[in-house]
Amino acid sequence: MLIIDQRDLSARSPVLRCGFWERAPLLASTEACVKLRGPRERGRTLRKLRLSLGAMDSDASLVSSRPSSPEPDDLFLPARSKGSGGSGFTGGTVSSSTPSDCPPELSAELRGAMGAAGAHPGDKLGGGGGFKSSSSSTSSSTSSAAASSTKKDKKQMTEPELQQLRLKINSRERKRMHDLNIAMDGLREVMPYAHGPSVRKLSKIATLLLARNYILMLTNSLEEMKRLVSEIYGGHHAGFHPSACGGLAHSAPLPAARVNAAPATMLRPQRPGDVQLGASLYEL
DNA sequence: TAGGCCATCTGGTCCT
DNA sequence: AGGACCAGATGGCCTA
Repeated sequence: MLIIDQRDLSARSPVLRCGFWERAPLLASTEACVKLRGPRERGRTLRKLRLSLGAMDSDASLVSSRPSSPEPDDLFLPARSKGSGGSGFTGGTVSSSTPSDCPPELSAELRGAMGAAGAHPGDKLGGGGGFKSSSSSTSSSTSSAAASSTKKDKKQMTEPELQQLRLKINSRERKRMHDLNIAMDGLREVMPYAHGPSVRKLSKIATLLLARNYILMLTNSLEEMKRLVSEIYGGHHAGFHPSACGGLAHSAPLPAARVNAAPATMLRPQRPGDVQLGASLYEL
């Protein structure tokens, strides 16, 4: 159940070998980690395994990459909150990844057209699942009535129109992801770890987990500060208001050295629901 | 070379 | 209806 291995993170970035990561318990719920790590990596791992075993043919009896296949790892997948959302999980009607069961002629045509013209200046040509022989494409043929009605409308569109629509949607999605990455970079900037050209930047998952950690630590720090203040003033200082310290969490980030000097009491898991990511990681 | 991380495409679903 | 959001799929790049 070990998802994030601090040793792995530390190995990737020398900066992470000391300081905050070493001391702070990386708190995260197991569910969140399963979700964040997700089936993608597992699926990729399995695919790579199959590739290495030369088992990419139709023999999926041993290890199947089909989302609907009862892979042992899938047992850890949280149930999707949205009905039959997503792709490939609806009734096991997903196809294999062989080109033969690829999809609707529409997609094939789009492939040809976009492959020839180049989808977008910024596109990674050939990359991505762009022109995949996807399970989702197949599953779309069994989609809901609402979706089918939309498809009816789309079927009435001409090829260039569909192509334009696809490009537009793709562009929007790219922009959305870029914005997300910008926000992620902004989060990295305020994280208490060394920044620099020679330092590998935190991965997204590491950034999120570190951010959570950091917030918890600051919260605890604030609580402790309030407790100390109340002890010092013996409760006479009614004028003291938590908001006086509240700005702390929103002010400039603590320097790494300062964070690293935080009392150990602030670095332990603080909530019952918190799960340390593997005892092997954070045995302090 | 395996595994981790990422960008991108894509279809489905939800929301305004 | 259109856009936002989500998650699966896929291939590229990088590192140990």
